[in-house]
Parts: sequence; C-alpha cells; structure tokens
Amino acid sequence: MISQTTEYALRAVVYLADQNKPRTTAAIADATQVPAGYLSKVMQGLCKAGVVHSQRGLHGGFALVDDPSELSVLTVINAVEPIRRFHECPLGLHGKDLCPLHSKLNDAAILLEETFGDSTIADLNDVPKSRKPLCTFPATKP
Amino acid sequence: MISQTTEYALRAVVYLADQNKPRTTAAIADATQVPAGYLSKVMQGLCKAGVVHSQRGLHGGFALVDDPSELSVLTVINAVEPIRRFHECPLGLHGKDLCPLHSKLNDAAILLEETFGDSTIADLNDVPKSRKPLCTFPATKP
DNA sequence: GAGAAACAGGACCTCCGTGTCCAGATATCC
DNA sequence: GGATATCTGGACACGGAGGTCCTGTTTCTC
Repeated sequence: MISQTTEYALRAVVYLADQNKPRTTAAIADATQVPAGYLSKVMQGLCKAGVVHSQRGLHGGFALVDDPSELSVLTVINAVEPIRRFHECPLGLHGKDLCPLHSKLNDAAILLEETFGDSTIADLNDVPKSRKPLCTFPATKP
Repeated sequence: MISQTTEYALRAVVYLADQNKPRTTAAIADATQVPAGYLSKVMQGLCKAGVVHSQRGLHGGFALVDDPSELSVLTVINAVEPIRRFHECPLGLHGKDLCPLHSKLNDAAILLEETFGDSTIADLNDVPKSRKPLCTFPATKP
C-alpha cells in the first residue's frame, strides 16, 4: 500500500515537524531508525519535491518548507511515490470507460487519497506528550 | 497499492467467474492479456490458496472453487499478497500501542480491506452486457 | 582563508517482483 | 497403452527498490 521509502519519508517529516528547526541527516536517521545513507537519498527527493529545504554547512540540515498544519500526509506520499490511479483501462480497451474491476481499484485509490489528504502532519503530532512521539524519536532511553 | 501480480490474479478470477467452466492457462492468458508463462505461476498460487482448483489433461484447466457471489475481492488479494497491517510499531517501540503515524497507516489498510471485502467477484461481472467485459476478455474482435 | 560541518550525487551491491523457458508429471481420449 | 493436452516446478534473466560508501561541493565559523 505504501512503500518502505514512503514510510521513511513520513517518519522524517513527522520528526522535522516536531523539532521545527533544521536537523541533519544523521539526527533524523537516528531518531527515525532509517538507514542514514538511504535517508540521504529520500531527503534529496523530498527536497526536489519542495516538501523540505536543505541548508549546507555548519548548523545546516533539513527543515520543512511549510507549516505542519498546512502539510497533508498525502502531499508527502505524492512527493515520494504517487498513489497509482486508473484513468483508463490498462489493457487499452474501451477507452476511458473503466471496467468494473479497474473502476473498483480506482475507487480504492481515491479512498486512500481522501484519507491521507484529510490528515496533516501536525495532526499526527497532536497527541498527549506521553504517547506522542512518532514511533521512535521520543523517549529512546531505556 | 496493489501489485502487478495481484491485478493479474484478479483479472484471471473475474474471467473464470464469467466463464464458469475450466479454462486453460493459455485461454486465460489470452483473454486477460497476462503473459502466459507468468500467469501459470500466479494460478499455481491461487490454487494453493484454495481460490481455484486445477485439473490436468484434456479438457482440464482452472476453475473457481467457490461461487463468484461468495468470493470477495479481498479474498483474492489476500491469497496473492495480503494487505500489510501495522499491528505494532515497526520500530519495536511502545509495544502494541501504535503511534499516530502508524495508526493512520493502519486505518488506511483497514479501509482498503473493508472496501475490497465488501465487493464480490460476481459484483464485478454484474453490469450490462455491453459494458460488461472485464477489461479485456469480451468483444476482442475488431 | 582555512578548516570543519553538512548536503549532493555517483558507483556499486543485494534481493525480490516480474517474466521466460523447458522438462516432468498427470489426466483424458481413442 | 499410446498420443495428446494440460498443469507443476525448477532454472534462469532482468530491472527496480532498498541500501552502502565514498568523493565532491557548499556554507559556516573563527
């Protein structure tokens, strides 16, 4: 449903939203448990898509471009790997008129888009402090 | 959202439902535009999962085990590649208590399961004859 | 301007989804 | 029982997702 890479991107964005200042790849990787080398690629993608911006040099790192309350989960997903829609039959038959099967699959895709479009990154961080932390970056101090 | 293989399986099942007698791999492949060699593997999977049964020899082929009205789209999907749920944090933190991010992703997975669980293969074939054919196996006679 | 911090991006690796091909097993028909 | 039809299963090929590593480039600080 969602690729590994997309989930990595979401974790990183949720983390950045919670920190609201630039964070280095190393810091994000540590907090989100994403392989640092690979995360670097993922962040480059988010950067090109305009979701985050990067700053080199001392005190640099990545930061969100928009306010987390303005950034939907769907936006992040689409920046990495858009949800696949069926605008026409994959077999090239009956033109734009989807058969029931692909119509159903398309409906499911739309459902996902709505679900992810409705929640913002801010929403995901908006929980009581105790439960808060995303899955990882919080109280990792056992 | 749905792998290529899963879509192939759905096409094959929809076709078999419409034919309601055993069909060979070659016939299914032709009707559904799925590479024959690969379809053979996919059908073997569906067979092991108990969705279809196979018959070797003359007049053999594959046929559905259950009535199409008893077979949900979800069943077929799960037979090939189950929808991934998050029963616990993938990072191994806070036990069974999902963080908002993975809780959201899990909700989306449940939504998909409901959507696909609600429609049967029979539903997909239940349209006016003219529009009917799945995407391919119908009037391919131009 | 020198040095350190940090991103950018290329080369390379592995694994799995997708796909092809073929020999073998099994069922039907005559 | 032999010929034919058909599924079964293994070997292999290819590309892309996921992942590692290293060098280059930019920017900050002093």
